[in-house]
Amino acid sequence: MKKTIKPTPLESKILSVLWKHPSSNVREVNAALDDGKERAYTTVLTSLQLMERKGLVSRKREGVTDWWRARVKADAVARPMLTDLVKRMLGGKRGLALQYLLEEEPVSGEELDELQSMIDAARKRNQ
Amino acid sequence: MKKTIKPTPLESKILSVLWKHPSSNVREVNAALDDGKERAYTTVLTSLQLMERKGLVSRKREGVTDWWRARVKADAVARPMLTDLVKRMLGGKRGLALQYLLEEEPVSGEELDELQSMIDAARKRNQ
DNA sequence: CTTGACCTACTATTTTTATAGTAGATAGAC
DNA sequence: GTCTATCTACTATAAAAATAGTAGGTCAAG
Repeated sequence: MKKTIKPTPLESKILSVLWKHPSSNVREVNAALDDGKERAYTTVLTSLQLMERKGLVSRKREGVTDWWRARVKADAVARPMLTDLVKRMLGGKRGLALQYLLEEEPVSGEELDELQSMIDAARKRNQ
Repeated sequence: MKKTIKPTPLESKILSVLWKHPSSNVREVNAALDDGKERAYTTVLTSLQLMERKGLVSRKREGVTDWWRARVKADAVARPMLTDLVKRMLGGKRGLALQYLLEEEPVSGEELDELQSMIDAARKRNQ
């Protein structure tokens, strides 16, 4: 039974950065954290070091600098968080979740087609 | 500018309970917390009291017992959490989110129809 | 060489979150 | 009335998360 990865809020943000910019150094990670919050260099460094112990990230030395990368996939982290959120906060109503997501921001035609095909696939599964 | 509600993990769970069972007493809330975790009665009580200060819940005395209810709507809390999660952890890919949700558990026919209508609505909006 | 910029390790502190004990009030059972 | 269940208030503590300082290393510029 592999246990679910449960990053803290800051860790989630750091992971997001590393998913978007694989292999970053501390400075870059700190810069890419886009919540309007100033953090000391060492704050981010320390957090990364803790995350390393938890197996969330790894690093590779190059000269004097560590280059960090995520060791967990976005899927593995996001999926349980997402389903948990929908189950718990929305009583499992996936339709509601989709509604929120669609209302948030306009959807392109292709994106709609993609969503459509998800549904068609599920429908096929049902038969 | 109304600031976003950001409950802690335990607070989220308590809110979920209160959304499902509006007006509960402490004992009921504690019992309904379904993560396999034992908590002292007073733990939940204290958390509720803190949540009250934050405006997340309110209570109404009846005899010697307080009956608690959520003061924030599920929408208001879940929506930003959801969109933030998808934006941050999935790079905004709503299709991916839907995929995860659909794979999690079989979808009933009605639910599929509901999802379908969401998409149709979005499509209509696009024109 | 020496200085300064930049980097990590280690440690400490603060803040937030979660936990629960204790005291005291109330109401129903008997 | 007295006992016992049950409830809240208040307080304390523990655990987790976030923050950042300090020391010391490396390297390139001058």
